[in-house]
Amino acid sequence: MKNSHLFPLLTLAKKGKVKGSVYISSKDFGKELGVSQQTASRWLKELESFGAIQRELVRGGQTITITEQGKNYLKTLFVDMCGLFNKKNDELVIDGAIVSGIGEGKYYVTRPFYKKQFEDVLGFSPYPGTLNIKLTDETDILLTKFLDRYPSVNLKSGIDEGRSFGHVRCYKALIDGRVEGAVIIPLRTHHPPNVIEIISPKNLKEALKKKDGDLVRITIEV
Amino acid sequence: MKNSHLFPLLTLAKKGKVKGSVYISSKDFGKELGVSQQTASRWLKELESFGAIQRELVRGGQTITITEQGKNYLKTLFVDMCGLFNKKNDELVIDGAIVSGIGEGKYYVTRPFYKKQFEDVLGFSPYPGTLNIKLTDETDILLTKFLDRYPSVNLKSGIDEGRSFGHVRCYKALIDGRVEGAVIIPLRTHHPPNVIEIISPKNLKEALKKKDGDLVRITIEV
DNA sequence: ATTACTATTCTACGAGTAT
DNA sequence: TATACTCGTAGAATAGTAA
Repeated sequence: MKNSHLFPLLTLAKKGKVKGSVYISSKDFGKELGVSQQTASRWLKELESFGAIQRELVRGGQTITITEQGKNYLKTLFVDMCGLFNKKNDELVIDGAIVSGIGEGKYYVTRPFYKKQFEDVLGFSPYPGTLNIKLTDETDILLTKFLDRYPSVNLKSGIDEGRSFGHVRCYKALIDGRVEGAVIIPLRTHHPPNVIEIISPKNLKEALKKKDGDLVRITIEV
Repeated sequence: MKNSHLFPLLTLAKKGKVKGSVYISSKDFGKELGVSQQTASRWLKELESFGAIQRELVRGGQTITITEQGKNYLKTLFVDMCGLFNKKNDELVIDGAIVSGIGEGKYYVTRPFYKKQFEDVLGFSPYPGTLNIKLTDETDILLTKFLDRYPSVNLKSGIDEGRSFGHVRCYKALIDGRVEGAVIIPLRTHHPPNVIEIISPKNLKEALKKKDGDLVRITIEV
């Protein structure tokens, strides 16, 4: 994906409202972008080869759909620009469903190397276990990217127990509006981008009286 | 301003957080963007000649500030992208201060050509006078650009009383959360972009018990 | 050290045209 | 009609270097 492809992709996105496909000929598309039919055709082919769009040649033109990858490219740019223009929000609300982890969180939270730091930076001793939240809404996945923009409290990296521990970013949060906790983001995350990890001084499932699949709301002060 | 200048400008904006200046050498800037020192230097010179940035050569590099024009370029793009990604908001809140108009609004609102249409599309007969609101916050000025994205009710253009009347877009609004009204945007506006015009069935200054300089909040359902 | 000029290389555009 | 190929050329990127 080259920089020169941004405007063609953006134009397609506007025409198709991100979702949905656009029917257009390379001639008309070129006219819209102020380039020749040949260049428009080449750009579309290139966008396709980069995986940003899917094309189908039909009589009179082509039907173009922006792929997930293409959307992500635009989203990344959008998040960047949001960071530039958004005034500081008071809070960030993220909704998601509880999913079961593989116990990895428990291992890390109970390592003395991290445990001590959690107590220092968050002011509480975390319950030995983490709550994994799968974000439901596309927008919420976007919001987690926003987090990068905001100041976090951080756990230092280092070596202990004969192994290395990486950086961890923490954002104090309120779970379901009532239970204290924090979103923790390991620098080398082992989660897919739509899952975030929560710790709390309490056993969150118990405190919230919730089980896997139930929805929770995470409120982060930023 | 060419498309190829977007990324350099965006990079500068990110480094300087839109406001504030950036100190960097063309060599480092080129490295950051993946181009040669010479190209980075040329781009900076070009951005300067387009009026998007101001530069000052200092020992060890240059101090770069994004101009108002440069910011506007990025804003336009941002607003475009907001239109793509924002889920439909429930309401748009705009804050501003009352400023005195020159009576022009009163003239237009009382023209039979518009008056009848106002009654048709808004469901009320406007008080003979408009309230001019000067937006205080940069973000609010941005919001008014958002309005273009949302469906409006419109007054048709036409000829009456021997003169021509232009298109007018209207957005029903609630003033200070309690008084019914509408934001009106003439297609050929006579206002600077940070001033919007409000009409209402009531005399707004009286109904709100406010005078010039007082703050009002406009809530538009979108 | 820088910035930025000049010369050269090379990429990208568009005219002509095949499919 | 479309899309998209070839290819001559314009303009952009870089190397070398001056200031």
